[in-house]
Amino acid sequence: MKTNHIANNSLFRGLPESDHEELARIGVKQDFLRGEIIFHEGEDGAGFYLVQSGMVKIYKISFDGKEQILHILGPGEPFAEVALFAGSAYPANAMAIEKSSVIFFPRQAFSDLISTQPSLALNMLGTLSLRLRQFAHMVEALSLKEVPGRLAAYILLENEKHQKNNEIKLPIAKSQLASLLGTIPETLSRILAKMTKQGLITATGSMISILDMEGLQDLADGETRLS
Amino acid sequence: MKTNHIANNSLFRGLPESDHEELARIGVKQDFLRGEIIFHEGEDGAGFYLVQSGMVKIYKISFDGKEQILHILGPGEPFAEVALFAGSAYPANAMAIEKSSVIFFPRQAFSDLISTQPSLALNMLGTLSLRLRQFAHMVEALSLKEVPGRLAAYILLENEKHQKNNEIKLPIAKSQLASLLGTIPETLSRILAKMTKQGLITATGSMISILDMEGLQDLADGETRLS
DNA sequence: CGCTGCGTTGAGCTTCTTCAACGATCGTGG
DNA sequence: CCACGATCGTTGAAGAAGCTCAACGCAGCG
Repeated sequence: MKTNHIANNSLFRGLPESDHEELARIGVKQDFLRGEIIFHEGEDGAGFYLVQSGMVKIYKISFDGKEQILHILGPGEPFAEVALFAGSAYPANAMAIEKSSVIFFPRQAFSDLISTQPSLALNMLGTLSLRLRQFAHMVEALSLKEVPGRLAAYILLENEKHQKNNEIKLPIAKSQLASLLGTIPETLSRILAKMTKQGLITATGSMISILDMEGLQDLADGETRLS
Repeated sequence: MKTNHIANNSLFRGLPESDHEELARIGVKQDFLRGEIIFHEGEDGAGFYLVQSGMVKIYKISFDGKEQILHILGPGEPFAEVALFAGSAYPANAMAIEKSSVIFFPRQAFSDLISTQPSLALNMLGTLSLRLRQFAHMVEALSLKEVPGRLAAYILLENEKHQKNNEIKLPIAKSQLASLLGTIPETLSRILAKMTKQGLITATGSMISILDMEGLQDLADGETRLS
């Protein structure tokens, strides 16, 4: 049921039931297969989206074809909200990285609702602020830390999120992770190998076990090199 | 007059006069000398700011002391709005890079106002979205482009902003610019020298003249190397 | 006049990317 | 059910880009 997905979302929390129904009414479910494009950078932003199931990546492509992932979004997370408020064009590309369902909210209908519902506007301010904070963190990471540091930070973050006795399963392919960390698969592979050799982690397939939490922490803080 | 600065701001545009007065009432003017800290990362965010005059930088510092500038803000631009909505701690440092006056809006008073004024909330959504878009651009630039490309993009952007027959005056010190571009002064200096030698620009002090617009454009797009 | 901050230049080195080849895995069609 | 191809991941060698460290010139200012 679409209404459920809408009610259980931080964006829409605290809104009256009538608004949830209204939202469910204006939202359109769309399905995408792995690899399908949801929208391209520069396209006219006709509205914004909410991930219902699956996984979506937001990314940019440079002239020479290298990709940088800006976000990876899972169920319950909204994307392309920016197109609603700042200009009309989508600022990046969106692709389903696995079979996914998303709910599309057309611009006009939604923005009508928002301008009469302060609490909805406040919720959106909250999510946008959070997004902004993540970006600030990302800029910092990209410019200040070397790749091993970024990877260490990622591993620790992922570990915090799921808390399963210091063992994490990468939610995305390694090549995708490389792009998220602002590097390329080869480099990522080498660094994983190095970390393993130094006894920081063990990596088999998409499972990573943390052996030396402190060592990783030092890397993430830039106190240590992975010589 | 404080009210003027408030009225002429995109954040507050379209609000009734009474709100402008209300804002002027809750806003507190603060003055800072060049180099003075406005707030530190991690400090409890008691409110947000608006630059009245001067110039403010938002930046992060890594463990080993390297700084990355996230924003440079001039008159009329707000900062630290994020602290209002997402958590209470400031996510970065703020410093006046020249003698500056800012208006400080305490958290509670402002957020009371916002929750009853949809148009104010909408304006804030607009500026936050814009900020997000800039960040997306920055992440792209940092990860995809090499330093010459970033510098070229910066020069062209600055030129667009002021449009003075292809001649720009750097608004910030070169060491600051280096940090903004995610590099260090030495590298910036070398690249400026290279660009000059290749006939793309001439640089004397803080003045830069553009000689080969196309060449710069190609660099910014990553189509060219500065061998 | 000397100090301090900023910018520049050089040399050496680390890190990352590029290019190429190869191995593993998985889904599909024969 | 096997074989094939595609995608993904790994590894090696070579090169480029940027960083560190160090020295120096220059300007502004007390």
